[in-house]
Amino acid sequence: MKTDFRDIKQYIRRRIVAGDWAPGQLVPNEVDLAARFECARATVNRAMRELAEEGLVERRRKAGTRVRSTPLHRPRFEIPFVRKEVEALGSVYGYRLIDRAAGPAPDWLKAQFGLETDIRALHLVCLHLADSAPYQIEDRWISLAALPDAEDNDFSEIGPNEWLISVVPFSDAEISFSAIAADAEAAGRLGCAAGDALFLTERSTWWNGQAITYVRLISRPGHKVTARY
Amino acid sequence: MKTDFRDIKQYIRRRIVAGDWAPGQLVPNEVDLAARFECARATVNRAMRELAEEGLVERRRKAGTRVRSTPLHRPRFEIPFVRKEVEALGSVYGYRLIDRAAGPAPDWLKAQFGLETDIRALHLVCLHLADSAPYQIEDRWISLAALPDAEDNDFSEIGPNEWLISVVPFSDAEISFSAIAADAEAAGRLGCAAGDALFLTERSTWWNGQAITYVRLISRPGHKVTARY
DNA sequence: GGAGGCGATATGATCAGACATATCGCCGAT
DNA sequence: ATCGGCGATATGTCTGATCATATCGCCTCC
Repeated sequence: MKTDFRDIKQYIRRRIVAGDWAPGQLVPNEVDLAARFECARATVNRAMRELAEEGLVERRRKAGTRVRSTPLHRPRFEIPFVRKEVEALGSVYGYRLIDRAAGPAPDWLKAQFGLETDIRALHLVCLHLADSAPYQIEDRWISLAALPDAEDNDFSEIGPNEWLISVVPFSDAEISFSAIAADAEAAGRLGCAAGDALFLTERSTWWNGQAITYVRLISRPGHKVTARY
Repeated sequence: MKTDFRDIKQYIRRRIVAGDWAPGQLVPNEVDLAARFECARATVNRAMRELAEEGLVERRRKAGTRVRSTPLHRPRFEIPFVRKEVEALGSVYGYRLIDRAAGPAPDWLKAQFGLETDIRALHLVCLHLADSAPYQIEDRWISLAALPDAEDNDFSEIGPNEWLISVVPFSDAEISFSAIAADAEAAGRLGCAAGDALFLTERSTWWNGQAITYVRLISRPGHKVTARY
């Protein structure tokens, strides 16, 4: 049995969570730990690097490695696309296009995209269903400057999110969560009362520095996103 | 100039986002890439491992490395504690204890903690202020079975979150976000109208498998959490 | 006593080689 | 034709050594 870098991680983690090594305190250096575990420094380095990545310790050249004084909490949320999400609930997924219109992008959208110039955009409103009941409203704007092909697609069968993933699978994005009150329109589409508290996910997406799409996802009442860490 | 594992990452990332290597397709193996970059396989390995960690590629022994067919989106949210959050807004942080009561844990809390046995718990309700205006309600339950010391603290000056961080800095947690309507009580405390949509953060925390605390953080209207990826 | 320079030191990264291990796909037996 | 076993192969990890680099803290000079 060789020493595994995981053993070292676990050892260090245990000493930290047990309080043997207090927050702010220096952790033994790599050479000492390597000697203690009778392994190569590279192995200790891997262990420490991952612990730093996880936010448990903080490393600085020459200064050494120390236990974070205030632990970092950076939960990672898995964001599946709607169809997967619905299917994971054991429900049958359904999709309906509500509205589709191409035209000049409104000013707020240009601002959202960080643009000065006038561009055309495709505006789509769709409804995602779980077992025929409304699950989520997708209110999306696609830049026709960046993706002219979008205009050829009528989006009556497949949702714009799945189409986009097939066209630009990898991109940069900014995502945010908030709570909004249902307006009359959203309430009608989701089958809830106006004023109900709804969970809103907003996402702006770029590809090679160019704005691609902005979407507002309004989930049915009671929606919750969860992460463990 | 030596080859940097970052160069290799960037090269692979570029080929993928440019579409040269399509989703589902096999990426050249480590030995070939090492030869191509005239570097050690360990360097390529580091690059590929990190790309896998980032969700861009998927690796399996013998099967090789392939571009993820559906890209993984796992945004990481930074969750600072309230005081830092308020100060980051440039506001003056304030704290007020509203209610404090110790007693047997209610059934729903035992269920939340995954417990069968009866335990005592400390229930705290506090208000966090930004420039003297309500910012967030903290409704917290602390297991007195796990943290008997909590009962000695009156929490009139410092919030339970900061106290907890000083006592159990490192722990496992489950966090979730949702939207709720303000009830009369919350509306009164936050100075908004009953029925307003509010952003709710819930967190359950464990230490060494033992339930420590459960908290509901109800933020003032308009609250938003954001991440980039 | 304050500023600035410099050496010691801990981490950052790479290398070439080795062995471990999961598993894909072929081939032979049924 | 189908199943099971087995070898080839790509990744997983460790080693021990070397060079690079940020930076802490002391020492000197004014």
